[in-house]
Amino acid sequence: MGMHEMDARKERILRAIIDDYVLTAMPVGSRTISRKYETGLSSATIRNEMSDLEELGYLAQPHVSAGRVPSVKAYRLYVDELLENNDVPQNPQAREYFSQRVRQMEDVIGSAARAISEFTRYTAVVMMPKQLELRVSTLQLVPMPRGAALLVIVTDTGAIRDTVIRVSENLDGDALYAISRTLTERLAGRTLQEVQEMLGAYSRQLGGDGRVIQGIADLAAQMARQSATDTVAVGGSHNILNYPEYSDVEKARAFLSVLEEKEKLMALLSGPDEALNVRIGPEMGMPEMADCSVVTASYQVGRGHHGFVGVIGPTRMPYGRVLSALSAIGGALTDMLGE
Amino acid sequence: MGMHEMDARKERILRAIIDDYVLTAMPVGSRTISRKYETGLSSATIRNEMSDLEELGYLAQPHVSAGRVPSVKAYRLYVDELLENNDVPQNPQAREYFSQRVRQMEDVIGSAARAISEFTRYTAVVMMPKQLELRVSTLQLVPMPRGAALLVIVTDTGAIRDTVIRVSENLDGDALYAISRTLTERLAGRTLQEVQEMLGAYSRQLGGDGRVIQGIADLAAQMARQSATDTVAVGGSHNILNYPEYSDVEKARAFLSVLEEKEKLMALLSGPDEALNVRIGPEMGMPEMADCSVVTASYQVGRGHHGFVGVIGPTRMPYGRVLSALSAIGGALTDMLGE
DNA sequence: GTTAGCACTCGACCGAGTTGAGTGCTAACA
DNA sequence: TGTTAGCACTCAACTCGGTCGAGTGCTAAC
Repeated sequence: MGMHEMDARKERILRAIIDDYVLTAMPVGSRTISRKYETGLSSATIRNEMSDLEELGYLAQPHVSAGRVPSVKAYRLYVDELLENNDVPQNPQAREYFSQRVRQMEDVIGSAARAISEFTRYTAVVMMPKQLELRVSTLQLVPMPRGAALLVIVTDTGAIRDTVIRVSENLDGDALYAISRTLTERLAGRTLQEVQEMLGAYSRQLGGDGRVIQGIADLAAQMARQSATDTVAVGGSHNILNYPEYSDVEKARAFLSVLEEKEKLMALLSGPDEALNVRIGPEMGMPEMADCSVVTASYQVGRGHHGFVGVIGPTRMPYGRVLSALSAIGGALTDMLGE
Repeated sequence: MGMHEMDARKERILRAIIDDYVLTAMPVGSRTISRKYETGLSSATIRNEMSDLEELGYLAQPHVSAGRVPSVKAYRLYVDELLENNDVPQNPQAREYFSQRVRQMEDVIGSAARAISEFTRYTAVVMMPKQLELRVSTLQLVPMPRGAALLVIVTDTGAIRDTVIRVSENLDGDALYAISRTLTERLAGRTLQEVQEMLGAYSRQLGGDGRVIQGIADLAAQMARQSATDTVAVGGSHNILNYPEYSDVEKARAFLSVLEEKEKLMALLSGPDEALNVRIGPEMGMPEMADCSVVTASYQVGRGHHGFVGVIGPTRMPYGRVLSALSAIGGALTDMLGE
């Protein structure tokens, strides 16, 4: 048979090598394949095939007398097959696990990241796309003990933000509600930026209680700022220590410091709006991440905007399982946040 | 001079050794002390003194031809002096940094942990004591787009918890407020447990909209559960990787896994209600933490209950700075949460 | 086309030798 | 009596040569 193209047997062997490497993180030798995986072939035959596979660029040898290690091209083949055949299995477990742990909007990305990392045991990253023109839907003051009130702003997209502010002790629940109504009437439908601008005017109408106005202005400003920039959340960053490729502390630290740079993180996550996407090692063009892979799923958040949710781990990764988990979670997020 | 008791010079030398070791994490030799610190003494003299200090139990040698390393007893002396002389400096910076990043109650402990770890570059732990008998103060529904509402529960202690629930599309803001009023009227002053129990009765009165009741019950249950157990939050756990004593990945992982066991964490933090407290290595009686220190500050949360906020790092730690940061933050927490 | 056999390669491991930082001790000095 | 210079000694860290074994490539037989 031709030795310069893939046949079924080569593919079977390659898959076995990938599986074994994913499991053990050690270069895989021909003997291992011939024994542990029921190929019915001797190690010598495997050796020949492996040699071919190496020539084809699917395998690499760390050094001449070591076993073989899958190359980026090999992972790519493997993953593409998963994706093309729609082989990514459903994962109701992941979805269930996730749904129980997540709340609304911005909080969502934090808890999503945590949930995913706990579930997959990898590092998880979730991105929320920026939303310009977020409009206020409701503005409400909830009474709290001792002259405090909780100011809650809800936007038309369902984003919630709150903060505790001081108010006059003699404002009771009804008074606060009256203020809330007035505020909502005048401010609903405005963008956060507009709200900020308008507050000067109200300040006079409502009399001395400038603290409320100030609180709203601050909160609106904060929301506007946050929603106008893409935000990311990271979960389970130290899961990376579970993988022997990072038993070198220096590598681990390099990895962790990338996670702290929002911009790089964004770059890792964003990409074409495909439901699922896998970037393997050097494909990312980021030297510190050369032996990592990033698996992402996109989710829809109203008006055609989309965010990404992803997992970062060693190139050696059980892509099937990770893809299915992310696919489930992407779906859940779309349900929760989509229009 | 006596060689079996501390004199001023010995103390000066010991302090220099501790300082140097805190800085470099390397055993300190006599030459280093005589050169880097202006003692006006030759290395030989320092050597004699060090020998005495070793006999007194303040220093140890990892092996015979290495320099000296401060013992637990040395750190203890150092720290006790700091504490007794009230030498812990004010730290308005820490307080400022902190105040800007923290919100209310339960959220507080998470963001507090994060803020402290960012500020000190160590791992931070914050504990919130359990509060039985938390009473409802306000219960409010804030309208959200598309048949949703934000249910907010505020307790008498100022704890806030919210969740998004579904409601009939035809309930507007006023209707929701009316419901909120009724609910608050009937439930205010009750404990969370009572609220749970009473909800069956209300379910009938309010007609078909069982989802609201269910939402309240769920949230009250969750709050009750959370507030009835001590809770802890950890921040900056991976800061530990910045310190060479943990460049062994196994040690690092052991450390990190302790952080994930709430019970052990509690044990580390809790202790006598002193404003400031330092436990050094073996003093904690936890082998995995043998070469860590824990510095804690307590804070008051209404009715004489107190919580703890702390930092975990290598025994080699700039105790002065850490103590002052924690002292400031403990004060801030007391201000925020105290009666 | 498959397999057994064999020579070869090279990292991992082990032990011996070397280096250098740092000590303890002793004897001289102020 | 306290301080210092000098010197012998110790021991971790490093280097170097040798051995071991996993794994390969090639060849020849099936």
